[in-house]
Formats: sequence, structure tokens, C-alpha cells
Amino acid sequence: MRESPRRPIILKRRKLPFQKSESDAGYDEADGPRCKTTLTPSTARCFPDGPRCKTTLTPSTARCFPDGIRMMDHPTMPDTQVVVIPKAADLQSVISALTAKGKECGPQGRNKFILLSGSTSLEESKTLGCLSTEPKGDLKKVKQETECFPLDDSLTNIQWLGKMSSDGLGSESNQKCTSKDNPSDCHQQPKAPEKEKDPLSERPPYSYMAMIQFAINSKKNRHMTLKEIYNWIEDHFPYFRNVAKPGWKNSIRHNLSLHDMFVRETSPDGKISYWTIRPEANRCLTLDQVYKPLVDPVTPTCPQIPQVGFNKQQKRGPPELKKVIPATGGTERKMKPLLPRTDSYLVPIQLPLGQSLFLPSSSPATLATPPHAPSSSTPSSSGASKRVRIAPKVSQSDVSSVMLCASTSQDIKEEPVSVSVTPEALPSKTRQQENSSSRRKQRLVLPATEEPVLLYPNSTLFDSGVVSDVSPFQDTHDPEPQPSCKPDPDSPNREYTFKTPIKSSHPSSSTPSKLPAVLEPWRITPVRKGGMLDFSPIRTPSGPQLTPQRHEHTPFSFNSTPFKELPLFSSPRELLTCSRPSPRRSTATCSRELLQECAANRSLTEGLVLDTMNDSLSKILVDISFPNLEDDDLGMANISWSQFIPELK
Amino acid sequence: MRESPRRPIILKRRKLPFQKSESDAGYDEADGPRCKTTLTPSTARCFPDGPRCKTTLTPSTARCFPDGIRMMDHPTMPDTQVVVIPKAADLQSVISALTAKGKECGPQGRNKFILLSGSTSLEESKTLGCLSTEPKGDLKKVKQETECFPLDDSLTNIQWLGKMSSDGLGSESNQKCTSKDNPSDCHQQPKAPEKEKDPLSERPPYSYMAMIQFAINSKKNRHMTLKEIYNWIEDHFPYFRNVAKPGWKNSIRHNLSLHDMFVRETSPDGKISYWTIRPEANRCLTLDQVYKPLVDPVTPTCPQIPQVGFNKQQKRGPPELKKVIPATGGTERKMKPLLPRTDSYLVPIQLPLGQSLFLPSSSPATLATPPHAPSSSTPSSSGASKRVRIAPKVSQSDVSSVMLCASTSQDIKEEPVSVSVTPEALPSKTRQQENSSSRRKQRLVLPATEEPVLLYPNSTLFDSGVVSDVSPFQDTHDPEPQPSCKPDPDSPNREYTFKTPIKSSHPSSSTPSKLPAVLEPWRITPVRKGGMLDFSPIRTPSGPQLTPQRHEHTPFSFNSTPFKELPLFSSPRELLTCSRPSPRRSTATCSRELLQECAANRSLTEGLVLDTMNDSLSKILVDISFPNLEDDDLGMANISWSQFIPELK
DNA sequence: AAATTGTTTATAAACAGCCCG
DNA sequence: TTCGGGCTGTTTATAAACAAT
Repeated sequence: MRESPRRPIILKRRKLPFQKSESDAGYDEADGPRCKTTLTPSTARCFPDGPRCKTTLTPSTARCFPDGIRMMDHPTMPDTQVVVIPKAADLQSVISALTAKGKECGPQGRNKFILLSGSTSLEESKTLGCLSTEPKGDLKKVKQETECFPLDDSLTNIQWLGKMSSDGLGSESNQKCTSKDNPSDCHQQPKAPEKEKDPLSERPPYSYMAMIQFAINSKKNRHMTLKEIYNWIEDHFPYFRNVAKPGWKNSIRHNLSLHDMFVRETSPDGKISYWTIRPEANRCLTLDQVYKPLVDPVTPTCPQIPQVGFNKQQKRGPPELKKVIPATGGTERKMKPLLPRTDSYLVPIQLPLGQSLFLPSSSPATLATPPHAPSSSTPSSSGASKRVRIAPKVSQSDVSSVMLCASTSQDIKEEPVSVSVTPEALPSKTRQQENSSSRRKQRLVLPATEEPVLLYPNSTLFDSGVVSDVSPFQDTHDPEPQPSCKPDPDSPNREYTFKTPIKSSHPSSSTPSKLPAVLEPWRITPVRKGGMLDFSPIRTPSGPQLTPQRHEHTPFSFNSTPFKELPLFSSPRELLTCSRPSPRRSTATCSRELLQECAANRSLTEGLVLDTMNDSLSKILVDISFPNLEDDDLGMANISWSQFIPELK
Repeated sequence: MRESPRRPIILKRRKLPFQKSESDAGYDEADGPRCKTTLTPSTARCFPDGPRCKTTLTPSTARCFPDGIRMMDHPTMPDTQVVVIPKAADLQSVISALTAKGKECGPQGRNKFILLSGSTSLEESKTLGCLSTEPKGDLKKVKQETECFPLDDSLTNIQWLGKMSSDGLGSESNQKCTSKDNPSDCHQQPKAPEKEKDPLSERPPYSYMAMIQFAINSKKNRHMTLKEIYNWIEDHFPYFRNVAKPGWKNSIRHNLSLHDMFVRETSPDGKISYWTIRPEANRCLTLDQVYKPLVDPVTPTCPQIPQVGFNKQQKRGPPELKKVIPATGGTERKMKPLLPRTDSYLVPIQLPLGQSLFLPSSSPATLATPPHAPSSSTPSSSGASKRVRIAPKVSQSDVSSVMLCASTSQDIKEEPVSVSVTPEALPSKTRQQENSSSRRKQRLVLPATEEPVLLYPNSTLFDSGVVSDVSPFQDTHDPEPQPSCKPDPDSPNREYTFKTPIKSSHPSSSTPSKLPAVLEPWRITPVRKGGMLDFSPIRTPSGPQLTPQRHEHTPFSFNSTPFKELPLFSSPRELLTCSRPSPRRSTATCSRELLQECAANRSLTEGLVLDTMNDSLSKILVDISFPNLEDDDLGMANISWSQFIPELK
């Protein structure tokens, strides 16, 4: 009721109902270096694939892992387990269980989890050392538990969709005026008489940032003028045309300026400004991805092999969620919620989708780098796409230190072979630039508060960010051709020039929006003061505040080891604190040509960054579209990850 | 009168009254490579040091350069002049004149200006090629003009200060309620009965970001808990205690989260979170710097030699500005306005303060980098502190390309010798991390819109950001010792660990906060589409949108040439588009030990980033405190830049 | 002179997570 | 001990002030 407009709740952020139930199998307690099992599921410990118990969110200990989740000790990393999660598994349950497990500490600190999605995707969840931050964490070796069906209320988006699809609108627009505590606003937009009954006039469950991405990605050339963005949004979300206050355009502009992922270019004549999405940051979100496809997934852009232990939607949203919004214009499909952005709190880990080799930390960069630049201090020179992002918010120097520590650690070996990416594609940009996302201030997580990190490769060619990611199809209604994340031949090489000066030289988050610090290795600095942690790799001689000292740290020189070559991290600490280069650019997903062309698809191949979601799962990286959350359109979801990860086959 | 609270105007941003008056000496027209004069003022063309004409801001052509400004052709760079500006010179006038000049185009594009502050500081202002963006720019070889006293209204801060010092308050607090269009707000804070008359209860002219820096830098160890920040601000700015709505604390928290420059650390026990400033980004702003010192500058932290053509305050604010606020607690000195943050629109250029050598792009990083990291793709490995930030907003990959271009350009030679910084300090972090600032989305300027870039080394050890930077003194009233930008022995190495996860992996702006893109070389990508410009260095084969292509660019491998070795840029285009490593870490300013300790001082030595100012000079980099803007306390301002730049002596 | 476009700061708010009484 | 409230921290939305066209 203040004088200020209430922020409309688009998608409520909600913490996953991680009950921190101290239950968990004691296996994580035995923290000694675990047997060097390969990633093959053979050694995996299987979770009961039994039916999910739709338990309430009470912190009860009764959790079960659904969908035949398998766990195995990490071959080389102590306190680390590899968890193979079928695509149909309840991601929320898994996260809940692992989170609980993560609270436990081994000799070297908290347990870590490397997650592989349903034999296809790789995830890493890890918790750092048992910082005494939380006194309640003493419950080691508790039984492992799984929490079932946390999705039901952990994803408010689903409910929104259900409401939206069930034409339960009216309230939305009213809410805008009444629930805002700003009754004065109601009279503002009298132009939407139909808003009460038009489902399309409800506010879409997407943030401005997401909608801008939808708009820009709807163009083949992937650039749009501001006006075109306005028009696209109005065309596809009548809410803004009919209901929203005029200020929404201000917000669009604000978002364009605020987030680094949006880049302004200028036409050759300098007269026209186009807004584009940084390719590294572009998840290729398109509106068609957020609508439930009316047809079954077919003609996937890339070869996809529905494969391993894939239980079709074990769990899905309430029945009403499956309703399809009446087709109107280009928006007849039901909107699907987006997964939370991965660059929020989360540490993306690069998936070893490529063959077995990792690119050296900076090798790709060196390709294009002039030889006279001896200083290969490039911290995250390697693919830098997906790395563990759990790290404290640090200065760039700190990042370097972390990287240094990692590189100095024992088992991380550099493998200069870059299998996935064609050399020309890799040249210079790969290093730091791989990491991308929308740039907001982001930070590394303190080890003390670690929770398991879920890394999930996107099942579709695009990093749709849609919870039930399925539709590789173009938005049929959209008059503008869907780029399919392929670089439009014209736009990239057009004569456009960037017009806006770069203001932030700060390498790290900076900017608002971007792949987690891990992707920005330079950003991941060791905690100078981090003496609290026992993990040596993190320690750095200099305190974070001393400027000169930040020079001491080597830049990200450590190369990440391919996942299968397991000794990725000597200690959980490394896993958490070091942004792993995880260099290999996964090209397995698509043909190499496709990848090269699909700059936008990089999120999929490199890190699957979901940065558009409003519903954030704090500290949990869920960087894939998980098909079983709400609906059954698993078509694309079946894209076999085994293609990417041969080990899983 | 909307329901939202009006944003209180703290410091109105105002574009400098650059009239684009086509007047300018024709010397800039002769764009051929200029004689290779050294930076000695001998060859400098002197501007009349006559009295400043307090002309209005009319675009009249009558501009004069005050204070014995000298200009000379750049020895090696075509279309480039070196401008030596005495410390007492009217910075605004110079900027105005150079801006006008910058509109002119030489054979290779727009003229560039390398500015040296009063024989002591170096600046580089340059404009890129004559992009057709502005048709009005045809006025080549116009007469040179100077605009006098633009400060009077270009720096609204001064007026605010004057008002504040003249106890003309009352209106301020009332304004908060009445001018806000939110009458409902008025009743909110009835607790400030004295606000009407207490000058201290007026809202300070600093942004939250600046005040947070003041607070944190007031502590020796340079970290503060949130609560301490609250208290410090309330103690030093009674406005927040007495007048402001409670929401101001929300804003403080918001700023801490939003800007990358603020880093959260955790105490060893994980119980306490401290907020710190990224050393690279820390300008060491302290409140004492913004108050006019009551005593003459003495006991400078570093050796300072008042030296060259230093005209004491030629120009100063209105007489009332010189009033000293009645001492009350720690705030009796008059507040001075801060210079605009340099990371806004501006391209910081690293000053060759050190000897003559530049660090190799990535050499510092390599020191600490494990040898096994062959991939030295580090784009901005070298000091990366100050570079030309005029560049289009680009993705990281683009940045790499730019750097590549620069390195590939002819005269840029790598000089691996790192003179300024002690080797241990340089190791890994220096590269990208040097660049720092507060992280907001920032972008490179399109060449089409270039204006001269002013690079000004800070005259004080601190990058105070204060317009009339003078006071090296600690805030005498502040109970907390002023760190003097020296690394507190305790804090840097404390056991604190970073707690917040890094969310943004995006290397570039990231954040919000960070030295300009130049400082983040990886961020400075060539304009893929920049075909509009004729400057080859900017061109890159791949379009900005294609992901794979971003790999093609080498990472910042080009090393910047020391200033005196002049062929810094083969063309203005290079200067503008390439983020110059400008590697040499200037250690000349302070003893090496001091520098090493003074992580916070890096802004001075590396780039002098002013990121706290509200008053932004669009596209003009004024990265120093210019003593003559408002008052006469030039004491510290006399710090001889000649120490840093031997050539000037 | 006005509208558009772009950049920044301020403010409010919705949550999440933690701590503490 | 648990529960609820408060504090801390992160994000998004909205408004606004400017700047630049």
C-alpha cells in the first residue's frame, strides 16, 4: 500500500523445499578417497525406482529417489559420489536428497555429487567443507532420504500455467491494480476491457529479460530494434498491449541496458541500433519453447536418441496444467515455466559432452592469440563454458588464485586436445567468453553453505530453459522465422557495429548477467581470507583486499580433467572453489557444423545456462529442462544424452 | 505523482556542455603521422593561459584553453595530439575543446588526444574514425575553441555542496516528501524534526554505491558488516538516520548485491559476513576526500612533488562553495563532488606511470600460473588495468578480437618487463582482474559516436573521485582509522572466506561494476559487424552473434606500448577499439612496497577508476581528481605527476 | 520542441536463508 | 527445541532523471 508500485509477481522465487533433513546414507561419511570407479552405472548404487511418494514438504525423513537413480562413489574424489539420474526422475526429489546429503561432511568437508542425467547428462553437485557456519550441520552420516514431489509447490510456475491455461484469468489483471497496493494504478490502463477474460492478456510468467530474449531470438538474424522488441512483445503477450502500464517499455529499456547479455549494435550507417544477445549468453530461448507443443516432438534439430532409464513423466503437474491455451495468434500453446537461471547462485559445470579430451585452459585462446603474447595468464582460457560455479563472490584476482590452486592440485591434468570444437571456432574467445549469461552481480558460494549442485545438460538443442523442454519446433505462429539457434548468415557478419561503450571492465559478473563465475575463471578468486576452510587449493597467500597480491595468483591455468578421467578434483574443495575449465566443447550433441553455426546453442554445449527464469532454486543448479516436471511432452526430452556421454551407454 | 516514490536526485547527471562547436585549431586536421615528439612539453603547443572566460554554455565558438594547456602532435600516431593540461586547468574546458576537436576527422578517422595532466598526469582522449553517425561532424579543421567555466553548471554537485554548506537545507527534506509526487511519504519519517535546519540532515550528494565505499574504506581492514555500514552511514550522513525512509537500508543491501565491486566475505567461523570492495575496483574513496580539508595538504601518503605548470585554482565554484560546513562529528568539512565514474561510457586508459616497460599481456598471470596451462589465451593478461574503453558493447569474444587486432597492429610491442609491480604481486590476477569498478552493464562506445577520451591520472594516492581532490588526510572525525588505501595487515589475510556464490560467469561487464571493458580485455570484442568503420583493426571476420566465431579472436595478446614509446596505435581506430593493456604497472607513484600494500590504490596506479560518481560525463573519461574545479585546496593536487612520467619533467 | 532510445540510480518488493529469542 | 520474526542477501520490477539523438 505504499506509494510505490508493487512489483508484480511474475514467477515467485521459491527455495526448493530442501528440508535439510539430516537423513542420508552414511556412505558419504566414509570420506576417504573413493574407489576409482568409472562413470559407468555399473558401480552405481541404485535408488529404488519406486513410485514417488507425494509426501508433503514436511522435513520428514521419508524421501525416496525415484526413477532409478544410481549413485556411485567418485573414482578419485573423496567425499564425492556420482549420481546418475534418469531423465524422468524427479529432479526435485533428487535435489532434495542430495541437498540433505550435502550437509554431511566427510574428512575433507562436505560431500560432493556429480550428477549425470539419466545416463546422459552430467551433473555435479557438491558441497564444500563443513564450515561451521551452520551449527545444525553436525548430523553426519544421517540416513539418506529423498523428498518426493517437492515440485508441486516448489515450482510455482506450474501453478501459474495451470491457472493461465485454465482461463482462470481476470484475477490477474485485477490483481495488477488491486493487489499492487496501488489502487491509483487501476485507472491507468483502461484500454483493456477484455483483459478480464482473455487469457492472453494475463501477464506472462516471464521476466522482461526472458521476453526480450524470446523476441530477439525469434528473428533469424537475432537482432531487433527496440521498437521491434516492443512490438514483438505486444504481439505475443497481449498483456503488455492491453493491460500493462506504459512504464513497461521503460522496463524493457532498463533491462536492455542493465543486462550484459544484451548488446547493442549499430547498423553500418550508424543510424539504426539493433539489440542482440551475446552469443555466449544466448540460450536461444524462444517463445515456442515455452508453449507446450501441440504435436509430438519430431524432426529434432539434432540427432537425438531417447535412451537410458528414461521413465516418462513420473510426476507432472496437476491435470489442469496439461490444458492448452486456446490458440490465438502465435500464442495458442501453453506457456511452460522456465527453469531458474543457472547464473543465479549456481555454478555451472561444463559437461564432458565431447569425446574425452579437455581443452587446455587457455589453449583455444592461444590459437588465435598472437605469439608475442607470452603472458598466457588467461585464467579460464579453456572452454570456460561450464564449470563449477560454487565459489565465493570474489574479485577477479581471487578467481585467478582459485584457478591456480586448482591447476596446482595433483590430478588435474591438462589435455590440450580439443576434440569437440573445431579449431577455428575455438580461437580466442572461448576462454573467458564462453561463460555467458545475463550479467548481474553474481558470486561464488561460500563453501560453508554449500549444497549439492545439479548440473544438467539441456536435453534439447537449445537451452530452452523451459521446465518441460521439448519443442524444437519453431513457433509456427510467429511470423518471424525462428532461427533455431543457427547463426543467421546475415546478421552475424552484417555491417553492424557495437554502439554502446562498454562501461564495465570488470571481468567478473559484472555485469549483470552472465554465466557464473566459474565460467569466468578470472573471476573466481581464491578466498584470500578463506582460511576458514581447510581446503588448501582455495587458500591463497594474499588477502582479498590487497591489490598487489592478487597478482600472485596464476590465471586459471589449471585445466580441468574430463569427467571420465575422473580425478577432476583432488578434494571437494577444489570442485567447489575452482572453476573447472571442463574444456572440451561438447560437439557430440550436434554435428560440428551445427555447433559452429549455432553460436546460440552454446549454452547447451558448453554450460546450458538458464538465466531467464524467475523461479530460482537457490544454490542448486538445474541447468536443463527436465521433462517430467509438469507435463508429458517428453518428445525432445528424450534426446539421448548418451550421445554426449559415451560412458553412460 | 505516481504511486511510486520518486527517485531523489542526488547528483544530477549532466552531460558536459560540449557544444560540439566546430571551432578548433586546424592542427588536428593535418592527420598524417605526426612528428615523433616525445612527451616533453617542449614541442607542446601552448594554449593561452589566460583567465577563463566564464562564458555561458552557449555553443559559442569562443572557447579558450585555460591554464597553459599545451598540445603537440603525437610522435607516431596520426591524427593524434598530446595535450598537456596543468592541474589547475579547467578540465571541463579542455574536455569541451577536445570534444569539439574530436569531431574532426583526419585521414584515418577522428582525431585522438592523449592527455597529460599538468605535466604530470597522462590522459588519452581520442575519437574514432568519422563514422557517419553524426552528420554534423563535417566541420573539420574548425578553429579550436575552449569553453570556459562549464563547470559552473556542469557540476551540479557544486551547487549542492554550496547549498549544503550554506545551510540551505530544510527544502531538501521537504522536497523528499513534496517533490516526490508522493505526499503519502511525508508522514513516513516524522522523526526528523531538525532536518529542516540541519545541513547534515540533507541528503548527501553521493550515491549509495559511493557511500558504501566511503564506509568500507573507512575501516582499516576494509571490510564491514552490513550493520556497520548502516551505522557508518547514519553516523556520517544524518539524513539517513533522521530523514530517510527505512527503505534506504533496503537500497544499501540492493547496492551491495547489485554491484560487483562489493564482495561478501565470511569470517573464519562462517558466522559473520563482511562486505569488502574488490581491490581492483576500490578507488579508496573515503569521506574525508569529499570534504574539503580544513588544513593545507601535508604529509601526503606518498612522496609528492608539486611540480609543473600548476596554476592554482584558476576556476572555482561560486564563493559560497568555499564555505566549510560547520564541523559536526566527522562531517564538518565541506563535501566535494565526485567525478563521474569512469566505468560509465568511458574508456580508461592505463597510464604509463611506471618506467617505460609494459607487462606482457598475460605475463603477470603466467607467473603464478602452473606451467601446464599452455593455453595462454588470456585476452587481457597484461595489467589490463587501464585501457581504452571506447569500444562497442560486445561479448567477450568480441573483446578478444579487439585485443587481437591491437596486438597484431604494427607498432605495439610487447615488453614483458613489468617494472611497476613486484613480481609476486603480478602473478595471475593482474590480467583481467585489474580492471575493476563497480559492475554494471557497461559497453564499449561505438566509434561513430566517439568523443575525446580524457585520461587523467589521479593526483592523489587515492583515486578519490573527488572533483577537487586534495585531502590525503584521514577523516579526523571518523572514529575508525582511515586505511589510507594501505592494505590493512590484518584484513587481507584474515580467515574470511567469500560466502556468496558467483553467479555471473560472464566475463565482461558483469557485472555491474568493474573497470571499463578495456580493463576487461576479454570483453572488448571487435565489432563483428563493424564494417561501417574503415578501421581495419576493429573488423573481425565473424559476426558478433555467431558463437563459434568468437573463438577466432586472440585474447588480448597484444601488449600495449608505453606511452613514451609512442607508436601506441597505428591508427586512432586502434586506440579506440582496442583495449590497450598498457601493461606497465605504475609504481612510480608510491614506493613499491606501498603499492603492493595498497591494493586499494590500484585505481590510481592502474587506471584510476572513478565509479562512484553520479555526474557522468558521457563518453569522456575523466579519471582523476581535478583540483581546480571548485575550490582552491590544491595541496594534494600538486602531487607531481612528473614522478610518474619522467618524460614530463 | 518533442519523441525515441539508452544509461543509471533509487525504491519497493518478493523471496530465500539464517540467526536468534 | 521449535517456531516465528528479524536480519541478510539476491533479484526483479518500476519510476525517474538524464543524455543523446
